[in-house]
Amino acid sequence: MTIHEVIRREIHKHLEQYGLFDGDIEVDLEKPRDRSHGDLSTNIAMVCAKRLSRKPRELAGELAAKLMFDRAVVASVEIAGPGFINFRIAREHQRNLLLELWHGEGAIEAIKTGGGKRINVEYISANPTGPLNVVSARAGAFGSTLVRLLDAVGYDAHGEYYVNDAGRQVKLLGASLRARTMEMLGQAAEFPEDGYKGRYITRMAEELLHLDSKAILEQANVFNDESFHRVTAPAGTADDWMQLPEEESVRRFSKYALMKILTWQRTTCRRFGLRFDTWYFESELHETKRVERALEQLRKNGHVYEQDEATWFRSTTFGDEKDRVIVRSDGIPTYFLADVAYHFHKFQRGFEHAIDFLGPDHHGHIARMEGAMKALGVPDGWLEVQILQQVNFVEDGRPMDMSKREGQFVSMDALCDDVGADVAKYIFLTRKPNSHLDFDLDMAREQSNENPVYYVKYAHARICSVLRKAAEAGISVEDVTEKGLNGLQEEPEWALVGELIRLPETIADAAVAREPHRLTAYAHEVASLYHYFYHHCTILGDDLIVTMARLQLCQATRAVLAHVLELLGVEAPEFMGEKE
RNA sequence: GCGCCUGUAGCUCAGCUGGAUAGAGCACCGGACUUCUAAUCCGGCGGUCGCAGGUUCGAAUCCUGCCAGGCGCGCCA
Repeated sequence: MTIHEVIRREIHKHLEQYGLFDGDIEVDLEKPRDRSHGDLSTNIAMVCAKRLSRKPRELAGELAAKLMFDRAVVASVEIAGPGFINFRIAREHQRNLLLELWHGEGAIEAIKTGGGKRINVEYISANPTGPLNVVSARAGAFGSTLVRLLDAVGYDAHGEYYVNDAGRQVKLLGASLRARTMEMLGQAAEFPEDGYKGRYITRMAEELLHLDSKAILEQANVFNDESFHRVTAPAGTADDWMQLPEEESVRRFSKYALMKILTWQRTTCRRFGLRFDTWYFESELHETKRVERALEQLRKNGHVYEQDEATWFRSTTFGDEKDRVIVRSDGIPTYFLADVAYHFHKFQRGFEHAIDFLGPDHHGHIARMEGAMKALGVPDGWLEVQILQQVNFVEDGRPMDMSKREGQFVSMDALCDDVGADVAKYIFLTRKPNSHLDFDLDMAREQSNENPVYYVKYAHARICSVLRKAAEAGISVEDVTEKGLNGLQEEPEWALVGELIRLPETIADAAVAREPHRLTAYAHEVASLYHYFYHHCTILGDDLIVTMARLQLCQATRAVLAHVLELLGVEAPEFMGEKE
């Protein structure tokens, strides 16, 4: 039984004397903002005051006097302010919680309520038509952290990348590359309208002209894992491809460009610390006839009709504002239908829940997709859509155009070059998903050395340094023990302990709310309390008992920081060089 | 016009699901290294929480209406 439950139960017991029963009224316990108000606080007296026609503070005093606790768990009960009842957790109990945490028992186990349920988290879905941009960076930071959070609370989370390689854009990409290549050879080439004008295409063409057929084939060798079995190199050389009839020629160039860009995208993801369990290719949906089968299923369930030579999904049945075309009048299925097939396949693959991360420009898709899932018999609530607001990049005081087609966008790689992956991730992860973020690149560059992430990293490195120093002096502290923690006496020490034991609930809250930014806030708080402790308490002192106690506290703090940083996908360094 | 999101310190953002004196980082000012790493610590400056009503013991937080900004409302993806 957690301390929250102990306190709640005791309060409920006494509330019954006032005719208020469990289920009738809820006892909220929260951590007071001001530490001097104790460790936990409830407003129950104020909530009940009116119903009982009593003065809140008087009722609080009366109730508080009746509460009986094991002094080894709840050390004190006080009333304060307009009628709060504040509780102080006994140090002995805090110590026990920290020991449990250290051993990976207790609350950190109790939050694993997922029951091994398989959850699919699709957090990047991109056209393979250019380098990944910073929109994917934010999604990547969020998604990868959410996957780790879900695992931490007992789910079997699965990170997925959806490659939109089937549409017209890939053809357009190939045509763009072909045109650039021909231009380079001085041949007349018409650059496609709406083609991709980015410089990366020109550079790709340049490189391509220097490759013989063997070198081209070898480029595909980087894709040796199962997810990428579909990505292969086209046979021949650029010269060969240009001799072919246009359609086939474009196809070769597309195949090549796709391979190159996926190589970049995957490299970028790795650099950013993103690991995907699956890269799912849209083209596979078409080849395996899943798109057709999804259509048949929808039709069978009576949600499809023909009009104006097109095929429509009656999404209005499910609350969408209008019906949607799923097969165009030219016979080509829409992107939406493929997406329906994709999500249906996710369901068929055995995921009990699916989370999609979408940009705000796609929020209109939610209703129709949810409708389609319902139409296919997928349970309500199976699909969860998280909207991640747009990031506006600002440089020289003005917002940057993010159009990929025009080739002017901030790439994820450029972001890593500028500020580093850890800094970028941390900045994204201090914001909640709904925030419309203005990312000032100039400031980020300047601050990259003066950033909150270093505050946390430094705390970790500092602990490692102290532990090294202790080892040099012949004091080695590997474990955290009951006896050791009993040597803690000072207020800064216990403030730190009090924060460390909040790790499990912080993880659970962040996972449930899908709000990874709670982790960065927590990490900052722990780091802050450690720095405070460090300055007020000499760790390596003359009193061996105190020294041992403080070293153990260091060990525990280091473990907590490392744990949180790992969840955030940020490196926890053992050394930190001098700044500048 | 309709829908989604947002509006908190000079800037970028938190505010733990309605609590006590609204916080952090950056910027600015002033202190602390002969010491376990000063990428730190201590102090200061700075806010009609967009505006106006409402709900109640209590509102940055919930409701309504305005104002401002972002995004969306294709047989594009």
